[in-house]
Amino acid sequence: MSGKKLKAVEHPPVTARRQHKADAKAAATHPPPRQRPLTRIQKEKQDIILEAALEVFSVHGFRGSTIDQIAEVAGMSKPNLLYYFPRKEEIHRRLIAALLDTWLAPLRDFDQNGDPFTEIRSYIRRKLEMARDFPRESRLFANEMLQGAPRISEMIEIDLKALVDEKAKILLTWMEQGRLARTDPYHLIFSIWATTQHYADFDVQVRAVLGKGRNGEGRFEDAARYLEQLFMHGLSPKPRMNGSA
Amino acid sequence: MSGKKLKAVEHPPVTARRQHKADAKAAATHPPPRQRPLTRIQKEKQDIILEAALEVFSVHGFRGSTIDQIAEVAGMSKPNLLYYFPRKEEIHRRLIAALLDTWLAPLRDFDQNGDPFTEIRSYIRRKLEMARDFPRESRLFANEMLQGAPRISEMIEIDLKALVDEKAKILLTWMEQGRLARTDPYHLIFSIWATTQHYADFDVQVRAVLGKGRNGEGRFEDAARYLEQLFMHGLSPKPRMNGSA
DNA sequence: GGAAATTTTGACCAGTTGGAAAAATGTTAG
DNA sequence: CTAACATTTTTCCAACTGGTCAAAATTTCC
Repeated sequence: MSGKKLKAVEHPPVTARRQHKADAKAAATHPPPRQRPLTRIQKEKQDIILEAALEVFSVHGFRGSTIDQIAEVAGMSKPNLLYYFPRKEEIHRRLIAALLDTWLAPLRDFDQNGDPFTEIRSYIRRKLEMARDFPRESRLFANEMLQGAPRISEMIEIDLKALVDEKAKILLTWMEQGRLARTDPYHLIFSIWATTQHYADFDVQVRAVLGKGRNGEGRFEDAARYLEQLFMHGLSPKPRMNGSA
Repeated sequence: MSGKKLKAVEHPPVTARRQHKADAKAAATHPPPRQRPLTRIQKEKQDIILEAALEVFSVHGFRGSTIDQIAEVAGMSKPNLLYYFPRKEEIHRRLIAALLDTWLAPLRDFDQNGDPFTEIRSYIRRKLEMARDFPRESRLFANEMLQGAPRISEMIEIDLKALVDEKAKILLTWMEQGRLARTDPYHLIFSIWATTQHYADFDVQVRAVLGKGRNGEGRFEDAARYLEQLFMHGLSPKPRMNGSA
C-alpha cells in the first residue's frame, strides 16, 4: 500500500537560490572585507559574532538558526551584524573552517614513534577534554554531519580521509609488530571519536541518565577512567595464537 | 576584551510564540482528530506524512524543516498535510513518541538471567542493526539531543533514566559476581550507544573516510567484528588482582 | 577641531513560513 | 441518486527571514 512516491530530501532545499541582488557590488556599503589589514575593532566584533554564531548554530544547525538570533546573542542589531558578515553562510563557513583545524589537531599529533598504548590513551584523553571544553564545537560538527556535511564534504573526503589513512597505517604497523591487538584501524578510530564526542553531543542525555549525583567534573573523570579501561584492555595484544596467517 | 554580554540561546527562540489564532476552536475544519475510530485512509495518509517528516526532520532538525518540504516529500499540498496534522509540532511529537519506544527496545530486552557476554554482544549487534536499518530514526534522535532535547526532556529524565538504572544494576551484579570486568556500568552503556549510533549519525563521515572500497554491507560487518572484539576483550574480567579494596 | 573614514541604526523589501477559511471535489450509506 | 461526510485545492494572511540602503552617530587621523 501507499503507492505514492516519496521524494528524497535535497539539500539547497528551499532557500539559497534566492540570490537577491547582493554580491554584484560587494563592498560598496560593507567596508570590512577591504584591502586594509582589518582593524582591531573589526577583529573583536567578528569574534563576538562568531562566538554568538557558534552558540546558535551548534544548537539549531544552519537552517534552523536565524541571523536575528545570532545578532541578539551577540548583542547587536541585525544590520550591524551583516555589516561585518554580509551573509549568513559566510559566518557558518568561518566557524566550520576554524573548527576543522582545531578538531583534528589531536589526531595529527598521533605519533608514529610513540608507544601504541601511550598514544592511544593520550588521544582518547585529549578528545575527551575537547568534548568537555568545547562542546559547542563538537555539536556544530555533529550538526553538520547529521545534515550530510553539505558544506564540508570536500574537506572530509580529501583532507580528513588522507589524515585518517595515514594514522590507520601507523596503527596497522603497530598491529603487525604485535604491539597492538590486530583489528580494524579505521573502526578503532571511529570508536574513539564516537565515545568521546558522545559526551558533548549527547550531553543532555548523559546528564539525565546519570542524575544529579555524579555530574560535575566527575562525569568526565569517570568517563576517562572507563574508556581507558575499555580501550587498553580491549586492544591489548592477547598472547593467544590465533591471529597470524 | 569584548565586554559585551553574550546572552545564551533560549529554546522557543524566535518563532513558537506566534500562536496565531489557532487552537481556540480546534477541529472546526479539521475532522481527523474526531471521535471516529480513524479510517483506514486516514491512517495511511498519516503514515505517508510521518514517513516524509522523518525524512526531513532527521536531516534538518525541527526548526530547520518546513511543512512545505515535508508536504513535497509526502507528495501532497501543504494545506492537505495540515488537514491531517493541524500543526508542525504535532507531527514531530508523533515521530519522537514512536521512536523512543522502538529505540529502547533492545535495552529493555537486556536479560538479567542471560550470560553477561552473550547479552552485551547481542545488545551491540542489535543496536548496530538499528543504526544500519533505521538511520533516519537515529538521526532524528541525535538531532533532538543536540538541541538539548527540549521536547523530550521528561521522557529521558524519567523513563530512560529508570530503564538505564535498572540495567546498570544488572551489570553491577554481574561485575560483583566476577563475570564481567569491574567498571562503570553507565559509561559502559554510553559507549555502546555512542559506538553503534555513530554509524548512522556520522554516516557521511564514515563513508568518506572508508573510501569507495569497503562501503556496502561490509561496512557494518566490519564494525560489528571490531566492536565485538573491543567490548569482549575490554570487558573480560582479568584474573589480575588489583581491583578489589 | 574638523574632515574623512568607520560603525551603527532605522526603515524597508521581497520571499518564506506556519497556518486559516472556504470553496470545490470526492465518497459513501441510505 | 443524493444528502452527509471526508478529502483536497485555492486563496489568503501575518509573522519571520535574509538582506538592502541611506542617514545618523561615532571614531580616526591630520
